[in-house]
Parts: sequence; C-alpha cells; structure tokens
Amino acid sequence: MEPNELLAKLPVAFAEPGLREEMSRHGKYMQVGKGDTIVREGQYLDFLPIVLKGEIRVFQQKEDREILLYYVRAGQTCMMSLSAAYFNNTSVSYGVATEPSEIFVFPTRMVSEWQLKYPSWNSFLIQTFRSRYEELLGSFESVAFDPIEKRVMTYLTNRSRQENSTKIAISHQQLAYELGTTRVVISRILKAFEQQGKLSLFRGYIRLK
Amino acid sequence: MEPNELLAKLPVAFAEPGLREEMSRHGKYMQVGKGDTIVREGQYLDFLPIVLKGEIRVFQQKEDREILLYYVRAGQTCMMSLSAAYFNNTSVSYGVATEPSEIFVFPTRMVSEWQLKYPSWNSFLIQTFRSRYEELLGSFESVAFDPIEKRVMTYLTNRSRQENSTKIAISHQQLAYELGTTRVVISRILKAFEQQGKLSLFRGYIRLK
DNA sequence: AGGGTTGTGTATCTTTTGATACCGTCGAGA
DNA sequence: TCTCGACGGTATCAAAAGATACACAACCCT
Repeated sequence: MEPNELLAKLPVAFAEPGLREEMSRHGKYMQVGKGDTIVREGQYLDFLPIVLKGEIRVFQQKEDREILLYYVRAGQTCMMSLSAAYFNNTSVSYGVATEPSEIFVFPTRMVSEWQLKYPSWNSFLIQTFRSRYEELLGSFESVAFDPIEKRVMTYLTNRSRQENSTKIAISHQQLAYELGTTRVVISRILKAFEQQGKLSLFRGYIRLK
Repeated sequence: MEPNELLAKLPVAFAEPGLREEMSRHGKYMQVGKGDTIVREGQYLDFLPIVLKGEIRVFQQKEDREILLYYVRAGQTCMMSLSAAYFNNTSVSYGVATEPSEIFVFPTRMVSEWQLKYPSWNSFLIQTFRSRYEELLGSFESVAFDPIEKRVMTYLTNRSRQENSTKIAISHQQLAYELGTTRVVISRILKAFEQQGKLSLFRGYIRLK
C-alpha cells in the first residue's frame, strides 16, 4: 500500500506529523478475515497491532471454557499485546477477528521509542492501559459478585446500546462462551427472560424489549 | 520531617537526582495506623500515594461482600489511585492499611509532569500499570474458572511463599473476605483439607504441611 | 429432496455454593 | 474471675449452576 494511503488510515489521535510519518514507515498494513487468529496464548510478541477497521475479540481460555476480556475496535490496541510487547513477553490471551478487519502492526522497539518522542503516542499508551484496566475491573467485579442471570442481561443491554439496535445477533452457545458458562444455562435464563416479557428469542438472534 | 530524611526513604528506583529532589519537595510524608482507610470508594483523588513501609490492602466492596484486588507494599503505588489521579477521577475501590505504614503522597499534577521529565518515573508508571494489570487478570481468571477450594489453596500457598513461612496468620472470616465468599464455606473447605492432611488448623492461624 | 450441521427447548440429576442457626472455646479486659 | 466478643465446628436447608441426554426445527449445501 502507498505511504499516503496508510497515512490517511491512521487515527487522527496520532497528532504529530513526525509520528505519523514514522508510523507509516515502520508499520505494516494487514488484512485479516473473520475468524483469523491475530495473537495466540504463549506467542512471543515482537509487534504491536492497532486496529484500523473491524473488531478483534480478546479472550482467555482454560480447558474447554473461555471468557471474554474485551473487544479491540478501530483506533484501539490490545492491552495484552501492549503489555507483552513493552516488556518482551509472551501473550496470555487470544485475539481473534470477529469480522474482516484491517490492522497495522509495528515493531515493539518503536513502542517505547515513540513514547519518549511523541506526547500523543504517550497518551495513547496511558489511555489504553487505563481504559483496559477499568474494563477488566468491571468484568472482574461482575464475575465476582453478579449471578449469571444479571450478567446476561448486562451483556445484552450493553451490546444493544453499543450497536444502537435492539436486535442482538448471537447464538446461545456464543453467549455462553462470552460469559464463561455453558449453553444450557444460557438457554434456561433467556427463556425465563422471554417469559417475563423482557425479550424475544429467535434463531440466531435476540430482540430486546 | 527533614528533607534529607525523606530523601533517604525514597526507593532507589527513582534514579534521577532532580526527581528525588522534586519528590521530597512536593511530597508529604504520612504515617497511618493499622486499619486506617487511605482511599475510599467514590473519593476524588488529588494525590498519589506511594508506600514506603507497611502494607495497604486494596479491595472492592459490594453490599456486604468484599473481594481482594491486591496489596500495595513498599516502593509500590496503587493502580487505582494512579488511574484515578492521572485522569482526575474518583476511586472505585478501597485502600486500608493492614499494619502501621508509612506513605508518601504527591499532588496529582506532578504525575504527568514528571512522566515527561524523568525516565525512571515513566518506567515506574508503566511498570505499575503492567504488573497490576497482570495481577488483576490472574485474579479474574481464578474467579472465573476455579472452584473456591482451589482458590483457597492458591491463596495459602502464595502467602506462604511470600512470607516464607508455613504459618499463615488469618481467621476464617478474613479469608472469606479476601476471596469474596462466606465464613462457613471457608471453614468447611479448610476442615476438608485438614482431614486430607494438607494443613493443620489453629485458632487464628493455619499451618501448611 | 436428502443429509449433515447448527441452533434451541427441556427434563433430570448432581455438585457447588450460600444461608441460617446453634454451640462450644478461647482470650482480652473489666 | 466473669463477661463478652471473636473464632471455629457443624448440621440442615435452599438456591445456583453445571452435566448429560434427547428431541426437533431451521439452515446450508450438494
């Protein structure tokens, strides 16, 4: 891809011309398909990915259970990658594209170099650390204190707000994965919600009332 | 306290003489007693505390349940405070001294100022973000996937390693708080462990085998 | 149209965890 | 020495969550 095209795709948050120039020079543009794995557990990371378009789902896995950590969307980077990259470590979670996505990857050595040179890169890092931490804390709190029933409803209303639609396209199995439980439990809870008139169930999607 | 005494108490990790000087000039030395609350939920933070000596227990609370997030020990700062301080936010957790402790507090505006001026302060921040994140991730994983029984054993062996002793001084009630469950559950599990010969129970403490 | 795959509904049973209650013991301090 | 509060053991019951199994419908592909 032409350097100029790359420049145009970079989030405007990266303000300094010098930074933008370096990013387009050192970065590598990549396209990934739905379901592609970007980062896998235990992988040694010598690059930092930033999402330009699409969505990466980051989760933890243990035996046959998994649990959602967060999504990385346009203009964001993955906290785990950042942490791993910054300290030359391996990743402890997975990143999989939920839709065809475009990402930009940088060699890790630039991460700290740019931090000292470019304030906007520095705030990007701090901002990322912070927001991911708060997000994780929220999930933690929820897993620690809330019954699954409540977590299901929270998940649905959050997604509804985020996508600005009452129709949530997700299967019971997938929802079970996101929340770290099993399909039967989810079906049970959803059915109860439907009988309480809180939502309607369809094949492959749910409609909130 | 004399500036010189303060200087001597600062962790050596803060390398630059300029930084040390500024820290001793802007910082305020404080002593807190066992059980004293340093930070409470919802509190607006205009200072960042660094622990010089002792231990601060940081936890979340919801109704009458609580759950341990982490401990802040000598040379460390509280992730939540940092996050809150950096962005002029309020705290979402509690910090309580578990023993008589000495802390050093700084006005939050210095946090970002020093970050640009002093590399060692910058790495301190990044290091803090990172290690706290990993710690929280570990707890999250454990709460999400592990049965309480396992979490109890993990807690005990961790503490044993940390304090380099097989004697863990903690009551069942306190242990229940740390893990976000209730006393009866803990007593039950501990008794089972004792019958399996994994440990011995005493009033106020537990001895690992 | 047929056959495999995925998604959903539901019943049954077990395990885990939590709630409540009651009792005995230990230890600090009046 | 007496009393009270913290500590710990235990029984009983209830609720939440998970495991397993089976049926059937919708969808996809050839």
